[in-house]
Amino acid sequence: MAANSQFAMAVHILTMLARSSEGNVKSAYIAGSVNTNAVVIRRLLGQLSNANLVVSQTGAFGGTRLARTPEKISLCEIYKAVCCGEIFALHPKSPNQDCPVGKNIESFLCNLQKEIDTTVGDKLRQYTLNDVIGKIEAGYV
Amino acid sequence: MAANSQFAMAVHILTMLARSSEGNVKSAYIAGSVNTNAVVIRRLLGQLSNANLVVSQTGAFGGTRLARTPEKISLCEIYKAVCCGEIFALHPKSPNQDCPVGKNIESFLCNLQKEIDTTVGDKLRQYTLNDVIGKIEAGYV
DNA sequence: CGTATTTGTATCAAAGGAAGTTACAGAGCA
DNA sequence: TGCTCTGTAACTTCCTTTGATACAAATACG
Repeated sequence: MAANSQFAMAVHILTMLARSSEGNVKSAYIAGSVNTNAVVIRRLLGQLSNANLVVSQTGAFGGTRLARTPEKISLCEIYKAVCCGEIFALHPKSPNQDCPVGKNIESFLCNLQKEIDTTVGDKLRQYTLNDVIGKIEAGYV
Repeated sequence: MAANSQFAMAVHILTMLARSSEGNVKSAYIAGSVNTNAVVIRRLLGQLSNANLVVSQTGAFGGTRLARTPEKISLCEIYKAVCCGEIFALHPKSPNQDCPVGKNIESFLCNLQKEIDTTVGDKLRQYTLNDVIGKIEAGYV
């Protein structure tokens, strides 16, 4: 299926918010940097808001800001906030239950999937939004 | 995301081959267990063959068998053999290069992607096809 | 109070990729 | 020669993600 770039965009969005010292940032402004539609940004901001990573305000002079300082936001939290895909998908159609392999392989793969997800989470927990900003500002190559 | 089930099907296929002591296994037989079309299986077998994990024979009484014993095939090798998706996709459209964040975020994310891929590879290297068979035969739950 | 601005969300269209299917050439055995 | 099986091309179908339009609700300000 189509790969999704929600995590990539979410990191981008939060980096924009983190770098804006002054109050609320508008979705249209972020969309200009991400190079997409403002609605796409607002959809992601909705997920980030549910995860308590950002706070939004409607109305004139509204917009969004970080709910915490950047050093308190890990990439793992961002990863979990947007429903990112798994590293691999399970069988598209349920395998043949009359075959010993078909009967048991799904639960094996499902557990493996979870194990990998934990590993990835641990890795992402090593980085905070602050680290991202540092690299961006250093002209990361 | 990375939402294709090629890795899942590849593990299934190789497990079937590993459990079949006697010679060549036909793609149609594997397809019956995976519950898909034989061509889908043959496509994957092609990738596994390129990675030197299996050997195929055309012609009557042809089929496929493992190129090595199951304890010498790690899940990492399988993962690399099938072009599995990344854990997250980069921006669908290139971000705004006039914005310092837009200009640098892609290379940051790309490096992060590689780092995660390495982490996942390390994790998968811990398991061999033999471990999978063991769990399947134990009636894994 | 009325106007302008911005978010939140619903809905639809467009694009892209994976899986399923059909078809057939080529290989190999009896 | 005839049968069986792989390898591969081509096409369809389905599903997900992204992009786009529209509008109600919220809020600041004169």
